[in-house]
Formats: sequence, C-alpha cells, structure tokens
Amino acid sequence: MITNMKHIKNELEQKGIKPTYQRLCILEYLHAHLVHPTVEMIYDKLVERVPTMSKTTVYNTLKLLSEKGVINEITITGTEVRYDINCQSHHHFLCKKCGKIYDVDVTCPFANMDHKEISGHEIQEIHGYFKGICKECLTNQNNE
Amino acid sequence: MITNMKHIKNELEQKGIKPTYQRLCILEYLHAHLVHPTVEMIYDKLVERVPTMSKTTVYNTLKLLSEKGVINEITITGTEVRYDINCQSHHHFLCKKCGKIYDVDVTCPFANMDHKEISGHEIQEIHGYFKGICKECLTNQNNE
DNA sequence: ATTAAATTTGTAATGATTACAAATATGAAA
DNA sequence: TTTCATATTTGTAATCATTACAAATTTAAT
Repeated sequence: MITNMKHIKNELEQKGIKPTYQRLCILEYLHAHLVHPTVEMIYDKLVERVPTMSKTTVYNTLKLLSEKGVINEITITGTEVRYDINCQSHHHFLCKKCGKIYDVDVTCPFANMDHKEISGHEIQEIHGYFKGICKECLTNQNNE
Repeated sequence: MITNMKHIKNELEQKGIKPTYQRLCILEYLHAHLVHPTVEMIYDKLVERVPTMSKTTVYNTLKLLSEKGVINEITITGTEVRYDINCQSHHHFLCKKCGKIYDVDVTCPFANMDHKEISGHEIQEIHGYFKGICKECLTNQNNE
C-alpha cells in the first residue's frame, strides 16, 4: 500500500477535509500503524516529530476523520477508543489478557446486506468483534 | 419471564456467587430493566430503595457478574459501559442521536460456529452491533 | 497588507472507573 | 452464644480518557 504524504493529502482532499500538516501527520501515522492505537499512543509518537502537536488536536482530528468516514472508532475495550483506517470491512479480536486488538479475517456477514435499515433504524455502521485470549498469550500460559 | 427474588437467588448460587442483598438487588434490576443501563442509572435507582448502596458496590458486582457470565458488558458507546443480562445471543443497535441501545433480532452469524477459536485465538465472547439513527429519531427529524 | 474564518494549542473541567483502607456483615469453630 | 477469620460493602481519593473553552496561530481571500 502506497502511503506517502502526497497520497494522504489526496485522500483528505477527496473527502473535503483541508489537509493541514497536523491532519496529514495523524492520518499518515494511522496508515503506518495498523495496531489500532489509542489517542495516547498517537499523540506520544507524533509529539516527538512535531513538538507543537497538541493532544486536543489529535482528538479533534480523529473525530473529524471519523465523521467523514476516513477512519473508524473501535470501542471494544470500554475504557478508551482505538482507531483504525477504514479499509474493507473486517472484524476485530480483543485479547482480555494483553489488551491487543487483532484484525480478524472473517467477511462481515452483514456487509452485503441489501437493506440499509433494520427494524426501522437507519444503519450507518456495522461492527463485529470477538473477545478472548489471543494466540500469543495462550502459548505463554503454557510456559508458566 | 419469572424474575422474583427466589429465582434470582438461585441464579447466583448456581454460578457460585454468594447471593448477598446488594447483588440480588442489582441483578433483579437488570432483569427488570432491559434497556442496557449504565452504572449511573443502576446506582441512582437502587439507592432510592437501598440508601446504603454504594456506587463501588455496583461496580464490583457488575464486574463479578460479568466475569461469571451472568451478564454482558456492552461497550458500544466508547464513553461508558452498558449492562445487559446474558440471555440468548443477540445484537445491538446504538442510535448516534439519542444514545439509546436497542436489541436487534438478527441471529448471530457466528453463534453456531463449531470452532471456539479464530486464527489461533481462543474465543470467549462474540459481539455484533450496528450504529446509525434509530426509528424514533428518524420520524422526529421529519417533523422539524 | 488586512481582515475574517478556520485551525491549533494549552489549560481547566468533567465523567467514568479504579484503588484503597476502614467499616460492616457473614459463617464457621469453639 | 461468643470469637475469630474472611468476605463484602462502603466512602473517599486518585486516575484516566475525554470534552469545553478561550487565546494564539495559521490560512485564504480581498
């Protein structure tokens, strides 16, 4: 996947978002880090390169990108929002032990749902996720 | 559904949870209020009947019940956890406008999944939800 | 260069949740 | 029943994520 600044600038412009430097940095970070980072993680890394970066800007930008459909909010943990670039529909797996979120390769069962409503409610987003113990933690358990 | 205290006491005992008065009250409340309440909502109502009830107890109890599989944590909103008695597998719809969470009557596509693992991760919970604008808010919009 | 609008920034406030220790209730043993 | 150990509950203080807000800065158009 080509994710240089020029492409990211295009991505923002196509969605009608003014491509400011901060926004470019934040979106680039998400393209480069597909581990579903928190606001904290994004801010901590970016502030190293861009010392004037403010955490409020990270919040504002993520909110804007989310509203415009560029990224997704992942609300699995209940304590903090994680962020994901909005690519093809996929699901997530949250490890209850280490807290890591994995992409899961199951095709969303509702992705090709012809109707965009359910019980009269207008559907805008479809989410699915699993919780449990991840592969890595399972093998670690056996070695203890 | 019969949800008197005796049945709720049994429910707790069968799961190996000591049926204290506070726990009975909290679980009874969840049985009687299937609107996916927050901790705040549960506490505010119960403290009227049981003035000594502490919010920490509500937190502790909900955590315990959740760990024992008696109830489910719903982490759709990202800002607060909602609670649900753990009945048959179902999905949820969150209205982005009014914040209400509806039960949605779609059979979980993964419910009868024969394998309890995915990509090597051990599956303990399966969740699915939709976000959008609910029926009620849609009709209200048209009247404004 | 000027000005208005949009964006960014820092700080303070809010709200949910957790930590923790004291108080209380429970249940078994004497 | 009394005593003692353990589990539970309670209240307060701390923490952590998020939001509110106004001042500072940047941007874009005139």
